[in-house]
Amino acid sequence: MVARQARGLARMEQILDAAASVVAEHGDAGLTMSGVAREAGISPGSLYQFYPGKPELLAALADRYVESLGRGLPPVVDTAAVRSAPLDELLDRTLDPLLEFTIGNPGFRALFARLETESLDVPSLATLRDLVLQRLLGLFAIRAPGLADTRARRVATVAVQLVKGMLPALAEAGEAERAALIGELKTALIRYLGPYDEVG
Amino acid sequence: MVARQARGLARMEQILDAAASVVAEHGDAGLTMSGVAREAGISPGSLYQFYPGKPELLAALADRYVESLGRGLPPVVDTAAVRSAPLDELLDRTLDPLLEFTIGNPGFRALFARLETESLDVPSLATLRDLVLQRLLGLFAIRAPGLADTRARRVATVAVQLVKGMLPALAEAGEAERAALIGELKTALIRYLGPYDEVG
Amino acid sequence: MVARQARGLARMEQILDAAASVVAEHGDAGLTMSGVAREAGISPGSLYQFYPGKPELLAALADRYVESLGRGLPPVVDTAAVRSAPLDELLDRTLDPLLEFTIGNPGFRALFARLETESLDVPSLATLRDLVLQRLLGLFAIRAPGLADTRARRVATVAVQLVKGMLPALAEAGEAERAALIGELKTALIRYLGPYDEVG
Amino acid sequence: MVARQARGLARMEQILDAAASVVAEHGDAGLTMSGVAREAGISPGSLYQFYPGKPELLAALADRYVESLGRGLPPVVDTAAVRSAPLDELLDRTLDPLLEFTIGNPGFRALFARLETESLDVPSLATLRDLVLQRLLGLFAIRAPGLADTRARRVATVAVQLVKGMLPALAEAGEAERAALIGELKTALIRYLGPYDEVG
DNA sequence: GATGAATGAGTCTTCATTCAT
DNA sequence: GATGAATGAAGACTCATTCAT
Repeated sequence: MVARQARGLARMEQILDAAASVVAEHGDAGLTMSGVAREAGISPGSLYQFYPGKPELLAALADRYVESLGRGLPPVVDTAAVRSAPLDELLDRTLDPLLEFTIGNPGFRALFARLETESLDVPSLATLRDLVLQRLLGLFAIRAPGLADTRARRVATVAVQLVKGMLPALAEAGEAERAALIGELKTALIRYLGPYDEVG
Repeated sequence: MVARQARGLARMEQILDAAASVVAEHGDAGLTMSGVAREAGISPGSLYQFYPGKPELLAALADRYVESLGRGLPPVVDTAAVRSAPLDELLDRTLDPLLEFTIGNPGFRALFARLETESLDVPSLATLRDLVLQRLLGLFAIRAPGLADTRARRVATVAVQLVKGMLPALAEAGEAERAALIGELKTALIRYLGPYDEVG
Repeated sequence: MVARQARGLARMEQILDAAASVVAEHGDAGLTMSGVAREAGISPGSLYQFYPGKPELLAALADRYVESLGRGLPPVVDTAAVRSAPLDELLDRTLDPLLEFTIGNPGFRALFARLETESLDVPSLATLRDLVLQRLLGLFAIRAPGLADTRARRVATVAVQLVKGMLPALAEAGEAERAALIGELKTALIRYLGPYDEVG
Repeated sequence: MVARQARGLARMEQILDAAASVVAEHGDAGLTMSGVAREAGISPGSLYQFYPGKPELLAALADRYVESLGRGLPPVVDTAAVRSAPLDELLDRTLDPLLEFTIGNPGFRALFARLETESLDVPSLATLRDLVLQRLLGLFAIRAPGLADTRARRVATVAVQLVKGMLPALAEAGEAERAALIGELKTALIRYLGPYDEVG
């Protein structure tokens, strides 16, 4: 019974892998249940024994991405490091894993890009954005305590959207150009956020 | 026969209106020929007397948006104003019509947001992005002649993506919050671009 | 009024020309009313002022072909020539115009080929086959009076089908091969019909 | 799972049966996927689980006809029988199964008749014609070695087209008339081919 | 549990025909 | 008479979902 459940869970992961690879290759519009089944090496009917429908499958995929990304982003704790590190270092620590993850996961990108658009209603993705926002707000609370809450939220929004906006361009760019673009992005962030930072 | 043609042209506009509203509501993936026909109050067959297919209809819609937006964005000419205006004024003149248009045209937003994603191949939209980029480069050439070309292009990309990234949030926000967000966006842009500006 | 009618008739011819060229180019399955209208330089609506529907247009086209071919095939009259000419000469006189017409009129071929198939119900084409059959029977009556009627009809059928069967191959073949094939066809006919011929 | 596959194969046969009957009744142009589905008593969608599209269905139907016919036509081998049989016997052995098959399979006739016409691109049918041609050439090589190759090909073409041309008439005719027509056809063939035959 | 066949609604597109102007 | 827009019924094909085995 445990073995059975374990096997079931393994199958679910395998299905999500298949879904991810389909989304990565054909975009989220090209994701079909049969396509996923084929890629997963199972029959369409079997798919429905693990996920009750397409939206749920998509949501599960998104959930996994978010969780996986979440493991890479350590929570903000008020350590000495966070309190006193130079802004650019702090930025590196925050941004780099996020960019790496996004660039390495085209399926995630496709899903995430859809987020602000249309009918893709996947809670965890929206959650993700809010989560990143919360982290930023946490940082602000430490580094820019003078920033009022409503304003801090707007600042965080601008910062998040700037990063989000750059993701496709970063993904498309070649190795070298990507590094340069990331540099430029960080410049933008530092220039923008620096004046709010009461530490530097 | 002038009446004929006039009626035909009116129909084409009416169809584009319908398409715009469908795209606004269901996103570009939710655009179906029958949906547009229904929205326009005509039969599916009639659609094809004006647009030979779905891609062409989409392209026509995008073209209209781009053209309409283009009328609001005066070309960059090396006037005294451009040469010596304070950066924030220059920014207002450049940004405000664009934001206004985007916020007022949800269909455009839906299309434009999908731009960097796969599966939406509408030349005029890409053209639009390049056009905005070119404008920016034009401004840089005047205001920041010291900026090397490749670098200028990256800076412009970051600026464009920042604005583009903010569009959905702006559209969603209420009147007051939107104004505040726009203010914050401009702050970000000025802080980012200011150091490149050799005039201010 | 006469002028009006004359103009109407001219239009009808022009429409048939258009239909013929469409059939010749796109096959009879590719014949559409709008296609004919476009080729004829008129509007679809106008087409229906001359022909009440597609079947009627097709029938009219077939009629014209048959009539035109009929003018090239002189009736069988019991002249000395018919009575005493060598069989091969007689054959040449009968066959050559027919082959020439068919090869020169791809539209006719397309229509005629459809004859024995499916739902193309055009009386005049069936008539044509019967007409050729009648001619042959007429010749038989003169040259092979000993041939019983029922049998003569079968012989004529075989001869007609042989010719009909060869038409596509002849049309496809190049100049030289075509001549050779026609020679071979005539050989077959002469060998087949010769024994029935009481003149040679 | 053998049962599975067996059922699938049975379905495929059943679908081809339906297609055959549709083609027989409405001609190859009248073959529609929904028509076949209706005739087969299944839904349109099911069709596509067995045949990926209309051309493939048509091709499969033709393939089945050709294969089925091929089983009836023994290959030409240089046996004593082939070498020394009287021409009319040889003809009977070659022609009879072919005629029988064609007369009994109206669908095949409809497809085969359209062969020389445009718009029907089914390899196996063309193959069939070539195959029959090859058989004839094989016979000629044995019975009429003096016939030059190019000429032999023309002779075979004429013979094939004669038979092909007679098929519709044979199918339409009643029992008795058909026998008579077949007799007449054989007469024609013997008279035509006899002089080339160096055995008789 | 797994399989793959079955379904049916929905998509794009075409085309004969009609109708307002 | 002419025009071209309008119509609506097909037709090919796809896909999420269900079901018998």
